[in-house]
Amino acid sequence: MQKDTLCLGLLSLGPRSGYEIKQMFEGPLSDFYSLSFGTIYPTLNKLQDEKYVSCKQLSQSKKPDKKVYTITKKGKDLMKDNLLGDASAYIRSGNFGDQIKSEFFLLLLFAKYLPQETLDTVLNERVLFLQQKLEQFKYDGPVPSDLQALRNEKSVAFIRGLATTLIESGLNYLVKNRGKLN
Amino acid sequence: MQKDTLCLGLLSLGPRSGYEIKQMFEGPLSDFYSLSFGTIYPTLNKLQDEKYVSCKQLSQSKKPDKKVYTITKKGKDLMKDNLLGDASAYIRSGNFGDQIKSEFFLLLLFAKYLPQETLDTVLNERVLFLQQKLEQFKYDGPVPSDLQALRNEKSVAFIRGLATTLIESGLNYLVKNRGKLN
DNA sequence: ATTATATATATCAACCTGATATAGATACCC
DNA sequence: GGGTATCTATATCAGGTTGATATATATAAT
Repeated sequence: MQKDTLCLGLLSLGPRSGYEIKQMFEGPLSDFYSLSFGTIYPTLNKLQDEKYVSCKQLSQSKKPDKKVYTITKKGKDLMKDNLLGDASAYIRSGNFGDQIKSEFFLLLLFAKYLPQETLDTVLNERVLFLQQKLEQFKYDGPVPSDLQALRNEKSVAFIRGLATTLIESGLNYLVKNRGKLN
Repeated sequence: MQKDTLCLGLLSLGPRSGYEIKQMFEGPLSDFYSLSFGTIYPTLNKLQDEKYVSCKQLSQSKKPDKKVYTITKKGKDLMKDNLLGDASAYIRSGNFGDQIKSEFFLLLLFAKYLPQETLDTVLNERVLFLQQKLEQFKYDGPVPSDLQALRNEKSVAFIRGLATTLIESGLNYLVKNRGKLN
């Protein structure tokens, strides 16, 4: 997905600074996508130059100033056009669409070169890690209001449910079949 | 995963040319990882310079010459060292480890900006696509001998099983819950 | 003969990341 | 007070990767 479309999409959920967009990628979006500052800031500048977003400099007490970007009508139109135009390409992408780029899968592919003990440790830690991820996705208690706003999106609820299902079945498979790697 | 470790890993499964390594990423590995020629060829040259692989120029009838690379003892040692050293880092990677980088998930996140009709089409095509993927992973009939050699690896069988499980549960979720996106 | 396709190697502009720099502000500890 | 650490916030850049393109040989089809 083009980075400008993605930034516009996130800004369509509410006005944000570049730093706050990065925080979304570190937090609620961390399992699905990420962008670095080196992409976010230049993209926002370009979007502002071309009037797809507007920008307000905000001085905050107790924190440095920040630049808050708001998507414009022109920006929303571009975003919708781009999503519509590229939708068919995204069907074959990600999580058993195009590609996972999973380094864990690669490690398993070469499992026979690891000492038995190391492989056991790796699999134990993977199970623990996935159990934590699962709890994290299932957690439905109180969260900061900005995160709650995200959760109220139908699409986010759908994706969380899908993620939960995938982690659960992957975890079950791992626990039941890990013996086959020996 | 470092690209040299990955290339060494693939060469540990048998001698290959750069073109044939690329074919693995286009074929059996396409769901898990990929590398471009712009990475593969320079990596192989570097590995050869440092004696981690040896190289034989092969003239073929009916095809252009090719350079077949074979992993050396020194190369196998490096590969094992690297795998062992980085194993713990890979535990949190990929497929609900670190990140999926799924553009399909991003598209769903912005589903509300798509016309209803487009969203329906997208979901229909995604279902078809996943069904094809599933058949492809389940297919157990005759395949070319080099692919069969891969399939005989325990690790490959394990990963194929995991992939099948994940696609199946993701597909079921999509079919049962797609109505929640409207 | 011309077009298309497959094998095979190689290079490069454009893009992206991870690291680093800079800076304001709070907090803790000795 | 001074030192250290941490968080917020923006910005830049070397180095690595991709997708496209170039080059070449050979087969097959129209």
